[in-house]
Parts: sequence; structure tokens; C-alpha cells
Amino acid sequence: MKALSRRIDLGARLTSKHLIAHPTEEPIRRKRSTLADVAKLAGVSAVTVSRALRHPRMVSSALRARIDAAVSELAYVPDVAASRLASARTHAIGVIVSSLTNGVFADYLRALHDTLLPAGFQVVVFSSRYSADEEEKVIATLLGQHPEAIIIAGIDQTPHGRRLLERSGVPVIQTFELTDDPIDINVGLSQRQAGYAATQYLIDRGHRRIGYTAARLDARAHARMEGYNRAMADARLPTDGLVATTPRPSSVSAGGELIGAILDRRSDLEALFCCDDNLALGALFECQRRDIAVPDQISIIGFNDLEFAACAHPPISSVATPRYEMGRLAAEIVMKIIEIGERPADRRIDVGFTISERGSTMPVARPQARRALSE
Amino acid sequence: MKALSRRIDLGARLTSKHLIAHPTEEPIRRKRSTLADVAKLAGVSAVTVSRALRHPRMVSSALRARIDAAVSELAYVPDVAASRLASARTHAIGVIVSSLTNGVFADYLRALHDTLLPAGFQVVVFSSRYSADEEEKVIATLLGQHPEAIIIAGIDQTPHGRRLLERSGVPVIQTFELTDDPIDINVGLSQRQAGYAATQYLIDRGHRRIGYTAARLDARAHARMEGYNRAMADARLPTDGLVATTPRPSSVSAGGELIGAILDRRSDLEALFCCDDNLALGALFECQRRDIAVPDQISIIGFNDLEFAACAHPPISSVATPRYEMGRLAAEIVMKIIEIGERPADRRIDVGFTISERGSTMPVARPQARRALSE
DNA sequence: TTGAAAGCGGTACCAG
DNA sequence: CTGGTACCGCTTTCAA
Repeated sequence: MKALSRRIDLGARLTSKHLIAHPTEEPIRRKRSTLADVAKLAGVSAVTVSRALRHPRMVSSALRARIDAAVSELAYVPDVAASRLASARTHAIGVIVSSLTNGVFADYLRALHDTLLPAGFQVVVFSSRYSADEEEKVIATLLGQHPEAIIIAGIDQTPHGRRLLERSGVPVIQTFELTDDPIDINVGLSQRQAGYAATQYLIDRGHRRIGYTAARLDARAHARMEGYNRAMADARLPTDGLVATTPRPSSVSAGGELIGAILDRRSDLEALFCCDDNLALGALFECQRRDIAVPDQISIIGFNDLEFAACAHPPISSVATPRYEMGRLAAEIVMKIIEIGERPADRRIDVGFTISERGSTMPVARPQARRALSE
Repeated sequence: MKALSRRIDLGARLTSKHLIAHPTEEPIRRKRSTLADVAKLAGVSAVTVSRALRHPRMVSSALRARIDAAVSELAYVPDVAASRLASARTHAIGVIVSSLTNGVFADYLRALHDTLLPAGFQVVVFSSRYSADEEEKVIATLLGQHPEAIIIAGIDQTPHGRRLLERSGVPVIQTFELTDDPIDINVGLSQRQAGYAATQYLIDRGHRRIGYTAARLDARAHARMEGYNRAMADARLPTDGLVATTPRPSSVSAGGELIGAILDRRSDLEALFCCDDNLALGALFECQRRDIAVPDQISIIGFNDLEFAACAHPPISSVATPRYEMGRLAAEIVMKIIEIGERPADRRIDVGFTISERGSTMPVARPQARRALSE
């Protein structure tokens, strides 16, 4: 994997001198202006300023102009803490994801922002960084901010985390996975079924020696692997030496290493199901490096159908999950509950998945009969 | 770009019935427990509970045990709003980035979390979603939360946004780019110089017909393009028909389309500088699709040196920016200022950049003499 | 070691 | 339409 790579240093380099201490002359820290300051400057009472800001139409335009000028003059920004305390409303929707930077959450977060921001809600995003421990802390932190609802990725919170959420008194939407026992409302898909379907798809294409690679075995990756194991068992196919996993986070390079590990044991590998598209891309590159033709010698299918899958060469087949839809749906449910008090008919909503079939599993040479896909 | 792709529907599909309204039976909304509730249950005063939570050693272990039990029993979570109001400390560091999901911010955000969380700070991340307007709003939202410092990506805030930051009274670190006129402290690198260096590097390798592609021309992309234009002009090389940009967000598919657009005009393209690695990857795939050998026919260099660049086939050369370092440095500066009142000697810190030279610009066949690289 | 009282900066509820 | 007055939940004095 360590490709020939030379580094050329350019520009200024970081040196320790940058951190030479230098006592602050004066902790000037001009106190932030408050409602009272604005009121004084505008020559009105604090209440009036508050109203001018929240319900502008309840204040005469003359005063409103003076107040706006004062606000601008002082660069006044209302203190949410005080506001929250006085009004009991925060307009904040808490969002917890496993990672801020995994491409899987990109569309989902975009959907949440797209849907909630225009409605006047604030989206407060936290990352559990794939750690149950950190998730628990983050839940507590988030609750301390009194969000009006919580949208959390995954169904496997710690018992304590779950209790905090249950007792929070606000709507909680668990997403991405499906569970029989949701905290409150559940919008997701069966990762296990999806893993099963991907494997079955490869089996249906006539493959027998099908491998599986996964990185950082979080609950969802585990579920997909269960699906793989189940599909292989149902088809009475052995999996010896065909599975490679790593506790490291998923990455393109890991994808190359994992398929490499399998190939070193099983040079007769026919097809590979990768737990996510980064691994699939890495696997594709590794095959190119080893001069193994994809899909003619090895078929590859990924998971999530990230943007790059469709434009790789060959394009990579993948299990597509409706992440934007899922986010939008979660956001809409939340808003309905908060604003109208209406809850969805079902506490558990299956958003399903599809398989995007592309060149990495479709040899041009030998088109094959297809069967219906189902578990 | 539209590769052959067939979709296979599986699993439950989303239908409108999921959103059938269903009035809430009882807005139970059990009121959240407060410090007073805990105090009552533990049979002590509120102050004591507060102390037991903040400074456990100031409270007898007997009471502490009773209080902990009550806290747990009630699933009590302190209200940060009240806490902030009473204590004037939030332990929150505000972070604004252009996008939560662009890989460029991954290492940077990780560094911020890695450095700030262990020190007891809370990292509050907002995204401006590449919009000056939204950035301005987000700055106001963030200030309302009274962060103890602000770390913001980019140097091109709106005048009003800038004023808000200046008046906030807290340390502000602008990152990623370098400016002569920082709001407070600036930790970054010259994107223009980096763009110049990447272009110069290609020129030094003997290329003349060098193209440039960029998506979503934010300020940083612009700066890189300036660098490209300048380097080409300095070398007296024409750029007609060699530049392709799109206002769409960057993506792998855009990378393919952009190089395609250039190739359609200039089939004699020799080398390509891509504004980021996604574009570079897309360009590489497009070349493979068109049976153009990289680097023998076309050299490609990307920007940022994201993880996948090194493991592509061939590995993609890229301008490496020290994003983790930059994040760590910004976080350390912030903590020093907040906790010791020490400010860095320089208000402007250049973290530099390097060029990771790899296979996509190094034909095995014709190694070349190299010159020192500099603007 | 524990408790009582006084706000922090807004907003809701009344009165004027 | 405008202003006075509680009070949100917690922490920081200061006393006991």
C-alpha cells in the first residue's frame, strides 16, 4: 500500500517558536452588551427591546428603528441561555451521529439542515465518534442544552444513555437501523437484511467464493456481517478464509489491505462484499494494482452508494440507503410533533434500501439470468 | 459519466402513509428534574447538590453518596443555560467550518476534538455550508451561546460577521488561509502560494499545456486559481481552453466532467492541477475511461492530500496541507489564552504545505531533473 | 461542611 | 403600544 511517494517541503514550516508565550497586555474582554444596554441606548425599557426583537409588529416603527440602530451599534447578540431560561423554548434540535466526517452522514445531515433551518430550528450536532462511552457523555451534554427533540443515529445506546433519553421528555428519533424496541420513534432500515441482500445478490450472479471485509465493527457493520453469514449459510457456502476485518476506522487504504489479506489466503476469491464504499474503492484499486480484472475475475459490491461509487472505473455496485430521505423524514416527524403535537401512525418506519447494480459486478462478457432477490 | 446502472428495489419503501397524522394522547412531557428536585430527594439543600456535582471534595462522602443516588434516580442532567447564566463560564469553544462533510475538515475537526475535549471543553460545531449569508447567521447563533473562543475556517467573513466577531470579546482564530489583517489570530497557509507551487511543480516536470479544474469557487479555490494563473503567466504559458470550473459542489463526478470538458477542447492536455482531491480522483477515472494513460499521457495533481490519494492506482500526487496540525495548534492557542492568558508571539502563523509526489505525476519511463520549487 | 440569599439576562404576565 | 415585576435553574458570595 505504501506507494512510492516523495515529500517536497514548501512554505513556512511549523516550529515551536510559534508558541512562545507572551503575556496578554490587558485582558480587555469588553463585556458583551445586554438587553439593558440596548434599552438604555435606545431610551426605552428592556421589555420593549425584547419585543422589538421577537415580535417586531408589536412595537411602533419609530421605536423599532431606534432599537435596531442601538442593536447594530452595540453588536448586540441575545444570550440564548437567558432566553431559554425565561421562555422554556430553545428551538434547538439535538442531533447525534457516529462521526461528523464519515461520508455516510453527509446527506443525512444535509437533509436535517435543509428541513429544520428554514423552519426556524437550530440544529445542534454532536459526534459520538464511534464510542459508546462518548455517546453517553454527549447525550448528557446535549440534554443539558434542552433540545426540543433528539435525532440520534443508531439503536444501540448504552442502558444509561437510553434512560437519559427516555426521561428527557422530548421526542427521540433513532435512525439508520431498525429495532423492535425503539426508545420513542424509529426511522431506519434493516442493516442485517441489507447485508443479506448484497450477499444474496452475489450468490445469484453465480458466485460461490464470496468474501466480506469490514472495518471498525460498529453495530451496523456487525449487522451487515450477520446478514452475510446468514446468506452464505442459507446457500450452504463455506466462508473459511473469506472474511477480513480490522478495528481501525474505515478507509480506502484499509479496503486495499483487507482484500489483500483475503487474496493472500484465497487466491480463488470470486466476489467481495465490502461493508462500505471506501473499502470497496480500496479493494478496486488493490485489484488494479495486482492486475486482477474487475468484474471479470472478481466482482465487488460496496455499501451506502456514496457519490464516488457511480463514477469509479468500473463503476462500483453498492447497496443504496436513502439517507437524505431518512433525514428529511426524521426532521418532518420531529416538527410535526413539536408544532402540532401529531405523532406518526407507526413508531417504526422502514425506509428500505436498493441495490445499485453497476459495472463492478456486471461482466460485459457473460450476462446472467437473474432471480428475484429476497431474504 | 452516467454509467450503466440498474436499481433493484428491496426492503420496505417509503410511502406517504407513514406520515398519517395521529394526535398525541397526552402531551405527557414529564417536566425535567431540577437541582431542587434532587436536593429534595436527597434531603439536602440545592447548593449542596451543586457543590457535590462541581466540587465533589467539598462535600462529605455520606451526602455525596445520597446525592449521587438521587441524581441517578431522577436521571438528572444540569441545565447549561442556568449554569452559564449563573457562572459566566460555558466551557464551550465555537467552531465554524464551511462544510461538516467535506473530507478537508475531517482531520481538522478531529484535532479540535482530540485537543479540546480532554481539557474539559465542549466543542460546538456549526457549518456555514459555503454561504456567506449562512455564515453570518451562524456567527450570531454561536455568539448567543457565549463560547469562550471561536475557531473559524477562512478569512473572508462578511463585514457584519467580522464586526460581531471583533466585538464578541473572545479570542477568534481564523484558520486554513493566511491574511494580513486577521480579526485576532490567524493560523493557516497561503492557498495562493500552494496553487502556485502545484502549477510550478508541473511546469518543472516539463509540462506546458497544464489545465486547472475547480468546483464551487469559494475563496480558497479562488486563491489557488490565482496561484495557477500567476505561475502560468510567469512561465509565459497560455491557458486558453485549459481551465474548467463549475459552481456545483466538488465531487468525484464533477472531476470527471471537468477534465472531460477540457479534453473535448484540448486533446493535447499534458497535465492537470485539480483544486481538490475529489476532482483529481474523478479526473483519474475519466482518463481510465477514455483510455488515457496517467501519468504517461496526462499528469494529475490534486490538493489537500486526502487519505485516498495515496492508495489510488496510480497513487495521486497532491498538495498536502497540515490540517490536523493546524487544528491542534488553533486549539492549543485557544486554551493557552483562556487558561493562562498567554497569547502567541505572532498573530499570524504560517503552517505551510508540502507536495506529496506520487505516481500520477511520475512516469516510470522518463525520470526528470528537478529544480528547487519556489514562487 | 452546609445553607440562605442574591443575582446572571431574558421573557411572560399584567397594568397603565 | 409600552413598562413593571416576577421568575426560569443554577452558582457565587457570605454566614452559620
